[in-house]
Amino acid sequence: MSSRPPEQPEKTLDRIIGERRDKASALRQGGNDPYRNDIGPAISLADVRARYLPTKPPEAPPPAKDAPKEPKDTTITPVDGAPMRVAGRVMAKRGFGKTVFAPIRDTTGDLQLYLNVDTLNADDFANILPQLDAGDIVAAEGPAFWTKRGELSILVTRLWILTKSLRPLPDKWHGLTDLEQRYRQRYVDLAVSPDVREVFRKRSAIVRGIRRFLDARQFLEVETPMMHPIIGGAAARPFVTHHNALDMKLFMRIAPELYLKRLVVGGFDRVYEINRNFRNEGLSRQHNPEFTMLEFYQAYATYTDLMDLTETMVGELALEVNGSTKVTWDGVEIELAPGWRRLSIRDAVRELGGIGEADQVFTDPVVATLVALTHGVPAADLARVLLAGVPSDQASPTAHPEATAGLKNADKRRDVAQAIVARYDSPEQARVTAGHLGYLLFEKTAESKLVQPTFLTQFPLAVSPLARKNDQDGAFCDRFELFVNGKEIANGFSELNDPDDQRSRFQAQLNAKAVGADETMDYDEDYCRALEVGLPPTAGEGIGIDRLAMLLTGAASIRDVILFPLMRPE
RNA sequence: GGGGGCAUAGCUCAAUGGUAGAGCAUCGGACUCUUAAUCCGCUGGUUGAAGGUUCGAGUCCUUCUGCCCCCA
Repeated sequence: MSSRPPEQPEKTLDRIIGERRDKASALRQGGNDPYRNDIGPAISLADVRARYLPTKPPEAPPPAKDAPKEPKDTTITPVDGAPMRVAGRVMAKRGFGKTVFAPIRDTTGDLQLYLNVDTLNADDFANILPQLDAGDIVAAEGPAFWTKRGELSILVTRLWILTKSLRPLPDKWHGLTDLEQRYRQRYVDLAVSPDVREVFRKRSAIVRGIRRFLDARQFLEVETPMMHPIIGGAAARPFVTHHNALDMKLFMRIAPELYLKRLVVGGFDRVYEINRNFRNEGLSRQHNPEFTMLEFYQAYATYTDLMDLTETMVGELALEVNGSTKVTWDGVEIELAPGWRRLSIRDAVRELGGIGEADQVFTDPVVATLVALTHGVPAADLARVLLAGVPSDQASPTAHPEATAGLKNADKRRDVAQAIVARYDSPEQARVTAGHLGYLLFEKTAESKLVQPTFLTQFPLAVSPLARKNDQDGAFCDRFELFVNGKEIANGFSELNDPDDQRSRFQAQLNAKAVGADETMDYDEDYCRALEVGLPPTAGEGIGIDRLAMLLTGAASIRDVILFPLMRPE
């Protein structure tokens, strides 16, 4: 039967595929297309279970291991004799000579097929069953019955192989454990691992729940460009592409923010978009270059309104998806019931970072530098931030390592820091630098300690080029970020709608870019024109859907909630 | 970008520098209530790739590729 010469040794996989191809040929010769599309299921496996669950007979005690074998009783009594047709992938094939058990799986669940010489159509028993392998997609017809072991099964009278599978499924007990294979061959991972299917069902439910939540509050879902002529809306490096017909450079969007706010200018008071962003950055457990972001904007609202909205929404989603506001994420128990802590970034640095000079580090770059060094922040990081404030014509190419070396010397630190700051062309620049340094200190000393959901508020202006200044202290913005288990989940703020202020913020971005900063925005003149038309007082927020899905499914890696995470080619 | 770890049969994993193995799957046989079925038997390998050390390399060294973790 085999068409392959035995003297040619084959790899196991090649041999298995060859054998399965032979079975497909045998099916064809018997007039059965191994890839037919004329038989469908009439009822899902979950529906079969639901229909017959009430008829489940009382549990029979399992026979003792050394008990004498029961006399053979081959009679089978269907529950009601009603035949039904089901379809799914064969997950295993257990043969007993004249009987075969074959559990199958469809999108709703698993159910066992019972294929017996006395009840299965004789042609099917002779011609189809021998060609059947685990992995094949089949349809089967027959009434339901309960086995002696209490397993609901289909007493199959007709069997069709709809799709002949040529490749073996992984070990049914262990499944796929190799992460690389799971990500590259997600189809196999999903086919054999119900818990992986469950994660992505939850992710889908999360997105659906968000839409329902926002729709119910009169938010309008919109779609804005994913290909941008300029960089804007976030601090990140973009992917660059090119439009041939227009001979135009385009950037894959890093955020939809500036387009969504144009829509609020246009009178859509509440808008949201759920779509992909692209950031040209490294990969990690928290980062995939393309990721899904929810952004929403609400006119006549403030950032505190959005904090309220966020904890309500996430709390509801947790209940909807998990039935509980408690979730264990990466081994840490998180309570998501609303009423989350709200903590200013200065208080976070003081309380969690243990930095007594918390107020000064956001205003005085020299103090911030000295504090940072005593808290273990690398001198190179500090030098980079400090030198970003030096006008480009004065920042020599060698300044960076020299500054780093100077900052490493405990006796010279203050002098070096003061010397650098003295070269700033304005007092304003000192504030900007201090803002960056304070934020750096937060990241290094406090961020990882925000375990239970916490809104971090009052961000330095320097790191918030699109947020509204705080009315009491113009060095800070009415902005928050949501942290859970040390990870940023959301970012929101009262929107800056003063066009002149916005123009100066864009100009500051250009200045930073001119001295080497690579994660900056372009000057968006049209956006300023829109602000001149008038953006109503508005608050906006972005929530990382992938991270939210991680939180609500307990996933440690973003790759576990992205169906096809980016991989190098095999 | 730097550091560490991993890569062996289709799957899950073994193998002091000394004959590459097991379980499952496949294939053949037995078996009419199994569910990680059981029992008997047989297959199946360029040990990620390329060099090197050695009488001898899955194992030691170098480079490369891919993946994972930590740091930036």
